[in-house]
Amino acid sequence: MTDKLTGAAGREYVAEAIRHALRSGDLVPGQRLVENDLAESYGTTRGAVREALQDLAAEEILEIVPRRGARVRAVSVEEAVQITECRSVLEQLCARKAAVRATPEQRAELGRIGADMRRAVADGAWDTYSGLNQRLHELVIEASGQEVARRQLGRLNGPMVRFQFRLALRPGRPSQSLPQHLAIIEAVVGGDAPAAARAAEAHLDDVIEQLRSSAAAVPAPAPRA
Amino acid sequence: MTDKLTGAAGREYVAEAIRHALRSGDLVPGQRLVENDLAESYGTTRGAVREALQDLAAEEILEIVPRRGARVRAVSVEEAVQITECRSVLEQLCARKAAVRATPEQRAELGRIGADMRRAVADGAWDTYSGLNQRLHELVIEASGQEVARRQLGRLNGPMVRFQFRLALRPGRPSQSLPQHLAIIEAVVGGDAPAAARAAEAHLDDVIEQLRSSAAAVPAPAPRA
DNA sequence: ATCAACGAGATTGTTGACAAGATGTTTCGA
DNA sequence: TCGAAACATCTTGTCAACAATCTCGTTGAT
Repeated sequence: MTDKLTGAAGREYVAEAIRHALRSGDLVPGQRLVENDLAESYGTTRGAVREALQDLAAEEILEIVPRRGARVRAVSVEEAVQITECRSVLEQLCARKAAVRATPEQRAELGRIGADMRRAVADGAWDTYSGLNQRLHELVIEASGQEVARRQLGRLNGPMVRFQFRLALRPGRPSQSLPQHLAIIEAVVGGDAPAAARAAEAHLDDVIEQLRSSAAAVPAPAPRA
Repeated sequence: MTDKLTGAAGREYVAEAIRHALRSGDLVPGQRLVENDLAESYGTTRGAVREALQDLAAEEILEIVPRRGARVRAVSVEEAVQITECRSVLEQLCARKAAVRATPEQRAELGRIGADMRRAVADGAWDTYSGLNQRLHELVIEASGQEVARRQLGRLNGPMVRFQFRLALRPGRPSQSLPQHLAIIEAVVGGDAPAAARAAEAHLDDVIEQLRSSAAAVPAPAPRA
């Protein structure tokens, strides 16, 4: 690990490191990212850092102002709602297609995920539930065969890390979202496309409501001028 | 014009030049883009070209393979259909919101666009119609206030230039799409959100059908290994 | 005490040269 | 005549130094 990660290797390494720092709260919105500092602390060159920052800006995780450097983008609650609205329609599309196109193996795995989710909620295993949640969404997207929507959804998730963090902490959230997830699973497994779309919509409408009600609780950090 | 466009200035200039070359058919899918050649022909430095290529790759217009350079991405009919499916759900979202949120001025302009479209089709003014078409879609998105969807749709359009070109040339296309556009306008102006979504869906379903039926007519250019 | 101009230090932007790798061609052997 | 290895050329990747610009603390005047 003492080797210096150079060039293209460092590029993805730095990008991932910053994403992780953001997820774990080590970086907060508005914070400046100085190329030299990052290069030194991650053991790469400034060139690699620069390209990583460009990538993250393309994902809308950072914001780069010419001659002033990169900062962590502050996502307002309103924007988080808009992002979730877009996610909603794209996931409805995927759910509809998945209900028709999923392979028997995928339907079987969906069933297993549902059973595991019930158990995780009953046991209070929040981490497990969170992982299953992510796996469920991924599997529905994969089963839909909609590569384009998959990429779009991936992009959409980038700036949301902060809010996912916030929502997951709300007490009672898992038991509220569990039936919604089970409804999605049931519709997809049963091959009922319209029901799958409706279930996905209902779930994401609920997420939007949660986002809105969290607005008062935790105001968005002020983006420093 | 004899000045050398350097750095950040050249970056956007080169990117736009390549986009234009793609629209006008000067660049075809699979074609290699050599950094030095581009730098020389556009009068910039290789660095600027390099960053422009990165941008275009992020827009999925180009494909960059390490150590092998950039080539124009070949978009299959299947992928064009998937792109249009995503556009469909996102534009439905925008249409629904626009029906509710559009300002009186925006509704008035939509009305004017509709009238102009009728006239353009009646006069056989295809270029005018094409411009109005684009303006209509933009205005609906703008009126929706959905900035996130706007960005997503912008990204989605990048790789589609080739197909837009192909579809617009089909005889009888304008008179087929005109009523669909008018239906969208009527629903948005009238504030009928569900009807606006249905009209947008119907329009894009038709585009998808056109794409599919164009598959046989013009096979995708083979991406050279 | 407040404000504006100044300047030192910090930070990003740009360039040109060099290194590493890929491509295509020529030559040699079967 | 065909195929494979060696070579020359072309192309991209990387780096380090330099230049341009911005930030922020200091100074001085009102």
